[in-house]
Amino acid sequence: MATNKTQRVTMSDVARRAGVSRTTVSFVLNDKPGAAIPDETRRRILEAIDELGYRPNAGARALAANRSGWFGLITEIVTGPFAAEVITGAQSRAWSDRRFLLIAASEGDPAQEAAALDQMLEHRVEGLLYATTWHRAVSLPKAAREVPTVLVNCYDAEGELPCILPDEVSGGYRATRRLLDAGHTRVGFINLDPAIPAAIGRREGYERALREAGITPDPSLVIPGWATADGAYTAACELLDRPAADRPTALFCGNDRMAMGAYDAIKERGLRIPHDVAVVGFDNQELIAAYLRPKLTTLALPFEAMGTKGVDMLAALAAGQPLDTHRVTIDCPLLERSSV
Amino acid sequence: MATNKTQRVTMSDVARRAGVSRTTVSFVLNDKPGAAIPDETRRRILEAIDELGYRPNAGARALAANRSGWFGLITEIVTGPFAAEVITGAQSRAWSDRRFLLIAASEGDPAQEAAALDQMLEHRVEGLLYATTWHRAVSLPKAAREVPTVLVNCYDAEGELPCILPDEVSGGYRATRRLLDAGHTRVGFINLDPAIPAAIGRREGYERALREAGITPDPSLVIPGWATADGAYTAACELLDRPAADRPTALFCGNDRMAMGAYDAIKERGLRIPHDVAVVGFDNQELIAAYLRPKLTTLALPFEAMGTKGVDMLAALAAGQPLDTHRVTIDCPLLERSSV
DNA sequence: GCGCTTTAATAACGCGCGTTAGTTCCGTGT
DNA sequence: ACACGGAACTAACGCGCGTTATTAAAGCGC
Repeated sequence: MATNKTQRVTMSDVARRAGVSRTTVSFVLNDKPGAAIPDETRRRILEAIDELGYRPNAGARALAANRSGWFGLITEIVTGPFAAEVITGAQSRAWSDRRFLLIAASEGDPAQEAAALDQMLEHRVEGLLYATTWHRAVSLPKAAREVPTVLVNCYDAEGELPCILPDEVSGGYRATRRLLDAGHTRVGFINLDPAIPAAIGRREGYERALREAGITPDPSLVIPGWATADGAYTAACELLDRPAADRPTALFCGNDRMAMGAYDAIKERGLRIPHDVAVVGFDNQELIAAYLRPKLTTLALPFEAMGTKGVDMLAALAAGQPLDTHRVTIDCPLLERSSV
Repeated sequence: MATNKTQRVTMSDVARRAGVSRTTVSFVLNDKPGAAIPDETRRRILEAIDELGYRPNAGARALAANRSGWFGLITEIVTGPFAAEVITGAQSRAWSDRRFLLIAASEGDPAQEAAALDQMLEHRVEGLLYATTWHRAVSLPKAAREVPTVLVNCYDAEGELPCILPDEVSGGYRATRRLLDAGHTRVGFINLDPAIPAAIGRREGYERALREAGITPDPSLVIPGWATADGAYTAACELLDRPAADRPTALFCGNDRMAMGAYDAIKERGLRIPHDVAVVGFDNQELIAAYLRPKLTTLALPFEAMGTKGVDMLAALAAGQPLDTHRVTIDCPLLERSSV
């Protein structure tokens, strides 16, 4: 292929070949409303495009139209299932709209984050998606205000930016409800760090489900497992070693890794899952949930949907439309496996 | 922020503010060699840039300089640990070079793949990275020939395109060697589908290690596990049920999931890992390898390094430099855990 | 004072395209 | 015959920038 560094085909080439002006070519390419182009002319132009293998230059186009077509997506890490799902959702939604995603990872480093943001602004992104690995408050560099921004899985303390969050409350409710429906009345809850939004929301849902079922929540059944398998193991031991009449017959765990710890504690005591103790996890970490014995019933964080919705909102904002909801929550679906 | 749709700051604004011409500003921005700019002038310009909050327009820049700065990366799926690692590697290498990655997923659909490629060419990518989930032959759409292309984890049947592949042979060698070094002499090998490059290469390494140790490879110790845990379980049973004097004391498995199957077969027979039977996996699927009991010693596929190297090669190609090696192989490092 | 080189800066063109304001041509009505 | 309105097209400008050719000023030896 000697066509490497030679000049590429441009719109003028197409125009010349089709015997029309460049303007006309542009009109058919964007099928400009109000432009009357006879079929014959249109055909000739399309033919020329095909013969020459012409491809519009997206950059030049963006410059002339003052519309870059880019959205930026900043995540903390690219690796890891969470970010990947957000990317997948955002990506597919964006491409279907002929928009493109400029993806960057901050790796938790403010300097990298700032650099990424700079690059995005230089590329004139029309909107910015900012996603975190876990649900929490963030504060963005000032530069982010230059462009419509939507937060994914996080929110800003000032509450100025629109955000998309998992519905922790309904997640906690759904998990607990599932266990209640299975006949359990003493449901232990091994929670995450009680100070974080996920822990607070899920506990709220947990208690609501209990009350709805006519059960008064027993605070001593709620123990933080501090997000680790070991921590959850300890917490589970504490719950399972209560007097038999008082012992929970079901455990709702803050995440799947914690459920692993709970599994250990349960099995150690010769109890069976789900017969003696039922377990529900959170996060749906495929490689854990699907390989534990028995397979773990758990709630999925809707990362892909959050990515999709994020681009939705950005598209609206970029088009100058107002947002109907400033703070969107998305349900966490329950994935039934065999631990309940 | 009323600055939303108002005109952005341009280079001319900076020039006016600094009392110089636009050209001069451009010169200091790109610190053009050969341009003599007194410190005082430079300072005034930088000051103006700062005061106005000027950001160069990457698109316009690309148009004028005829250098888009983009590389394209096409993967099969964005989700999944493999793609994520390639992206991480490629991304960090690219950004450090002030280049950017336009990422797309084909989802295994040729139509999506073609569409992605089209978009990338319209964005005038200066190079293309094409990565697959598993090591195999591919054939790219013709359009890919319009731009320097490097294959990652795959190769084209015609052998025309440069490619980066995991060194399966040395991987197989290293795994086997590790087991031999631990004193084992009968090493079973539960291989992948024997027709694929990974299986072929690893077997070659496996046999070389044996021969080097003065052991004649016994073909009956090599059984395909067909890449599934169940298949590997069956294969392991077959190997472990041989007469004691003939039974392998070590198993090398084609991937970590297969190692899981092997674990089951071993434990079922009351044998202990690694005391009675040692196991080595492949792929280093964190969530499997790190959570099996005992933790699995395994080889990692060097996806991140492959991504990095890919951008390296593209950068060279885009700069018009010839490649020293058309076909690069990268070692698979051994991760020692507790199963040997 | 005069030519000459170096330093400091600029005017002007082009990258590939979208778009506005025209222009030309043709058919119709009177 | 003429004006007229629409259909079919085009010339020309500008998007924000890199770059080349050119100019103006300053320094220097004589």
